Amino acid sequence: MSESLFSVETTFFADVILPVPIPRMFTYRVPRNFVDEIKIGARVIVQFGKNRVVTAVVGRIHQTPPEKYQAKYILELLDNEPLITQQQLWLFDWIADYYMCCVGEVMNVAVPSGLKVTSQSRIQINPDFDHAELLDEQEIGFLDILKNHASLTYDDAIKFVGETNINAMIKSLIGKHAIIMYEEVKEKYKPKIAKKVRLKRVYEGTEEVANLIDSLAKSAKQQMVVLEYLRQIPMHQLSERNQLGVDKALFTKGETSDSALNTLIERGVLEQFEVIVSRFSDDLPPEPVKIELTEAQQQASDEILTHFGEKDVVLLHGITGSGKTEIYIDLIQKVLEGGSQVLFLLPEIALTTQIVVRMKRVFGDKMGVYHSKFSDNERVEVWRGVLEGRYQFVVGVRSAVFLPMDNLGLVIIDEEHEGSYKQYDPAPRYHARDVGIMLGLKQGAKILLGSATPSLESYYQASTGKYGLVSLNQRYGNAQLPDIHLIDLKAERKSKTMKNDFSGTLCQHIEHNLENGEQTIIFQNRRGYSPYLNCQECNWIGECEQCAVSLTYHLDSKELRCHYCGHKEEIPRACPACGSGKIKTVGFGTEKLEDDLRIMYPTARVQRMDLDTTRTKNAYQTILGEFEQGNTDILVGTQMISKGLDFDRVSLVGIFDADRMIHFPDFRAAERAFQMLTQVSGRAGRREKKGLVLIQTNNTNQSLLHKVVSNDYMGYYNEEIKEREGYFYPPFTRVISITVKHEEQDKAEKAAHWLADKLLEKLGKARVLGPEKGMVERVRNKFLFDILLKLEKDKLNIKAAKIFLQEQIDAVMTQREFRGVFVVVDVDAV
DNA sequence: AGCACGCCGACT
DNA sequence: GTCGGCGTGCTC
Repeated sequence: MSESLFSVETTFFADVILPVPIPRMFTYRVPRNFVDEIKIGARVIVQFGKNRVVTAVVGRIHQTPPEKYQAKYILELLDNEPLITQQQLWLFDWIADYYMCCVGEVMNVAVPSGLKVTSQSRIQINPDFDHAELLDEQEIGFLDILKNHASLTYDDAIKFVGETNINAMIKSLIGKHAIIMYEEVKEKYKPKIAKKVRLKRVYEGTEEVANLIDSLAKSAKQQMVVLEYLRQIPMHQLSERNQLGVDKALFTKGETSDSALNTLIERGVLEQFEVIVSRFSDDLPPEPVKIELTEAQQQASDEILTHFGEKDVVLLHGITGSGKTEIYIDLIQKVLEGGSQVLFLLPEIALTTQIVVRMKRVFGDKMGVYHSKFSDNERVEVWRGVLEGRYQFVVGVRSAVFLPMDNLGLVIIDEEHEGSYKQYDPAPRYHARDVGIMLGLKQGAKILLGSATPSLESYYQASTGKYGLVSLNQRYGNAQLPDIHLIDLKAERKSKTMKNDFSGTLCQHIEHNLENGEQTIIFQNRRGYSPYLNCQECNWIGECEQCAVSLTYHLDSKELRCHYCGHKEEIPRACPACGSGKIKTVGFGTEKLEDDLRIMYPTARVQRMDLDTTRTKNAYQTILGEFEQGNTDILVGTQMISKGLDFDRVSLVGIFDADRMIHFPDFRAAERAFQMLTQVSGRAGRREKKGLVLIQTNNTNQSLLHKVVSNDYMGYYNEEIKEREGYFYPPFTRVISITVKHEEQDKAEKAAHWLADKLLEKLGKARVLGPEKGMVERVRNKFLFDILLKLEKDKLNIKAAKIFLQEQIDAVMTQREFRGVFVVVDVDAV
């Protein structure tokens, strides 16, 4: 800020974004020594409240002193260059506005926590203190300890004193001015350090090395280390490459010994040094791959480019296995060559699969990967990499929309229909597809949405001509679409051919597959063993204490679990209500199917993949790896298995509980069911061989199922879009879901009614649904009431409606009688 | 969201 | 009489 040179007397203020859910910025004073360096988007450290020190981001710099209060000084400036670009700040505001939350909340999820500083209280002796007579025995003892340390953390102090509660003593000491407490602030991010060794410079010549080896003749181990070193760095390149050194770890295993290496270091033959390395090892050297598109792919690609000539967004509707990835890669290459950045979004689960490996091979270290299972440090490296221009291209999950890209040429959102692009908890409840589109539009980039089963929203936009539409109806290579059959469970029950929950038809095909060494996928979108336990005598059902839902029986972990709050309890041996031992499981989840399969086919290798078996970082890959290698015959899984995996030997897919998906009480049930069934079916028979899909149902007459069977997306779409239009649901309206919570049912209900009445008054009956009891009445001991707003996009000023809604929510919360009521707003709820 | 201040019950 | 329960209100 060079103006300061001309206006030495001017005081500058910075409005900063704090990581708190308060809907405004806070004004701090810029100390004179930062005036020249401070920039919008830089991080600063400020004191917030009495004893809190937090990282904030500068949102505005100005010269207007606040009228009503004295601004505090910024304590520290962390960046000389903005860490958050202008583009991002704009996006943060847009998200806060659109999704009705605070900018601070957006910042909180956007910025990796590794870029926030942590503060820790430290205790230090007051050097000016000379009133020892004021202290009691314990305090004198503590002060003695403190004399021997520059400072202590709270935890250290507890250890030294040997008591768990030292609050009182600390307070007393502060009161007597014997000690000082202060906040120590430090960056969380730690670069990864590699320990390396290299030959001292004097040995870099050929002759010198030869002499060195000779001189080590008596100590075989040391000689071996040097010879190993020379194997890594050939003699003739020694002088150029020696300075780069070799990983020290290389010598600690195998033939060479650590101690011999250390001796050589001590003797001054080798020297040890440290370098900062990337956490992303480039074990896959980029090989410039020329992507060969098939005729169909080439045509689709051309069409996409033509559409981009006049439209910003294009929807690529490509059936499963049509080879969308190649089209993406080709397009990405073109955009990168043009010097622009590319952002590629994928749902979480798809990111763990082959597609990333494939892209990494093509793009090498130009490509960054942003994943939620990455550690903080790893995320910081990707963030910095983007900022510094090392990554022109990022493949990532929904939160990758927050990366500091400001020169986007293309945003690709693959599997755009995926519900997991929507974040629910915590706020901001954003949809990464929509944020991605906004982000792209703002930067003048083109946006490509891809899916085999586009969301109604996107397809509607395409059908009205707002988005360009490109269809790929052919499977890649010789692959054929699978045959899909419905299995009539009613008929099978009548003819007594069911084995547990498996139809006889499905069993026959599984057996056939086992005999032929082909693989089977069993899909059941419900985890656990059974959704509840039921006493045969008194009809008792195991329920969660805190939520109004039954507890799911988990065989694996031998416990009952609540899928809403995570509560766990032991499995009762006898009925807790009547003492009867006749408790049975009702319904089935993935665990039961797995268990049944093991019993029915003892020699088959059965694996299960659901949330419970993929908790750890690599579990997902391990299970898939086993399956890919052919070490698994039958894979049982939830929707996790429906994404982006293609395996050659899967010739059969069995689908359970399709009916439950279709009849879920929610206006998106049909859409979700169609997408899920189609996606899962797509796992069958990828190359050469035609696959078979068997869908078990109690009602073979359901029109949606027939659309799945005949792979009739258009038929399904036309039917569903009529429904949506008739009942004023998206894409014809925007939906805002409002949940009112309170421990007391009565209070929650009254507050919900109060709010709904206000909304009704203003918006009219057709636009306000509810309040209704939550689908689950009580979660974590709070009663829930739902209100749904349906706001037309064309006839209504949605912005104004949102402002009105916020005002009314504030009004509810500030009312005495509704004290403690909590309201959650979810814009574009899915 | 934190965090301190503040006003009522069970303990040395 | 004190510790400490969590209700309420503020944070530049």
